[in-house]
Amino acid sequence: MDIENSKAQMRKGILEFCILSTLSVGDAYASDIIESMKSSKLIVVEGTLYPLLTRLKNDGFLNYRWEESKSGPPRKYYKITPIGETFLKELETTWNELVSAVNKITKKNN
Amino acid sequence: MDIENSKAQMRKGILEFCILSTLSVGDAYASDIIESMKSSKLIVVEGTLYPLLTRLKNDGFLNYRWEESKSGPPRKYYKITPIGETFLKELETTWNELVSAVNKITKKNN
DNA sequence: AACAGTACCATGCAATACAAAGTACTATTT
DNA sequence: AAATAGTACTTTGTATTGCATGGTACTGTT
Repeated sequence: MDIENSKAQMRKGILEFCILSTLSVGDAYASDIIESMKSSKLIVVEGTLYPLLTRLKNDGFLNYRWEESKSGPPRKYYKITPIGETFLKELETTWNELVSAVNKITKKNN
Repeated sequence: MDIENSKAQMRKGILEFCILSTLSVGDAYASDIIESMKSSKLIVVEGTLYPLLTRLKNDGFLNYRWEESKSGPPRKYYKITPIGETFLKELETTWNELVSAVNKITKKNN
């Protein structure tokens, strides 16, 4: 049980929340999302992101369209669906409750 | 992918943080910890807590002593070790960074 | 002595993030 | 046009975690 592993474990379950949030601002393809997260100090790699996008799509939270690129193969641009927006709101609530609970527990020393 | 599962996944990795935090305030045995968490709206069950305590003890972050009880079998009172305190500080940093990153990503709509 | 209550422990499962390797398409270089 | 580099997407296997479930052991009461 080292700190690196703990970091990884703490991230569990928040990525779908972050992905939906990012897409609720505007459509994007995988590399856009990775860049967006990286700029907020949340590193995600392809092997993590692609399966997640597929799962979110299969659950109806996202859909996608192919779009040509000037500098490489075509890209899958993902778009959040109305059902995805609803789910996102629930995730927000869950996240806020969790942060609130953790703060309550860990700030008792003050 | 339902909301209940997402809730469960978001909790992953924060329990050890909460346990160490709770014990840094004062020694406690399992039921104390469960009560403490429950009062902060973070439900933990025995099947989760006991293995976690054992793992934290095996890693040197906790130790315990047996203590008699007036109303039942003896209890294992856990105490955080100096190494545990150090690890707790690292977990605090990790948690704060994570919350900060998620906020940055999910509050872009404002 | 039998029972209920409390406390601790062990086993098996589902879900996730990630590493690693692979496939496919495009543009550039030779 | 063939080979190469770069971009984008996909698949497979692994370690870790939270939890449900069932079980063990000890105490006090009836």
